[in-house]
Amino acid sequence: MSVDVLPSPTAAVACCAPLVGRALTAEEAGDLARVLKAIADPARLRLLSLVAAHAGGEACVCDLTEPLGLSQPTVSHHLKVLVDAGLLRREKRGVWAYYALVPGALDAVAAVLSTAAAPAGA
Amino acid sequence: MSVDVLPSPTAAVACCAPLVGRALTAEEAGDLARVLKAIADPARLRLLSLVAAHAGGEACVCDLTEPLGLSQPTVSHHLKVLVDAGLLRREKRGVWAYYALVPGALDAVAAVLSTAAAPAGA
DNA sequence: ACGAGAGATCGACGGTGGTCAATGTCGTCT
DNA sequence: AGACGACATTGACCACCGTCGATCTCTCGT
Repeated sequence: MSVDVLPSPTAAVACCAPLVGRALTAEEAGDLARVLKAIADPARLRLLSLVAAHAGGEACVCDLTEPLGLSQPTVSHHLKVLVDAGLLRREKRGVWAYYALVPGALDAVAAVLSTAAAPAGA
Repeated sequence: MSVDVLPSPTAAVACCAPLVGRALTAEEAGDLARVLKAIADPARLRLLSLVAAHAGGEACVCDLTEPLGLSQPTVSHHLKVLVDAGLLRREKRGVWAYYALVPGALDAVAAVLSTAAAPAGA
């Protein structure tokens, strides 16, 4: 019922919580789980992959509906989830809405899951 | 010995599917999503963290129930999910069941999500 | 101004998942 | 042998999620 506004993207939290090495607090686990739930879906994984593989690193909804085999509202819904999770960026140009990966967002999640120390490249 | 490393189905798939760089097939996305769903839960994330942080790298159910604040059946359920996903290993010694991280399992997932080329992988 | 098309939102429906209480199973101790 | 304790399993309940059709909003072209 309430408008779920997330002032700070969840990806920001994910960047500083090593899964192994120390016990996660309930809050840390909740934040990380929120991002993981966003990508723990076949359709959304394929969306991320399709967007990344598309020419220019961005794609509009019309480019994504057909290869996924899902309806346009469903695709829009999944894209919204990914945007809310801080993994995709939405840019509207004219009639079309272009989606692109947020640089470093996926790597941040990967760094949390990695048991080895993440390289200082972040 | 007890090194009967059964071919963890999901983890094996996860090690060879770069999310970015090319479009995922529906099957690849499904397999990857299955592993991600296993860890996309606050309780299970904390379980992984608790097990990893525990002395000896392993912990029994009795060690995990209290810090999580969940009932024993619920903890057992979550542990089973993690074992089925190939992320945890279960070893029963006497009355107690000890759980430990499967080496490299989390790193494999991290490697798939990472946009950069994974070291020593693929 | 009007129509057409892209995309977001809404409402509804079925499936899935997390949780617990109760119970079952197995090993241990007396 | 019997009792007890650790853990797994079952069944049920409730919330959430993925999906679609229908509809709305907005922009562009005519």
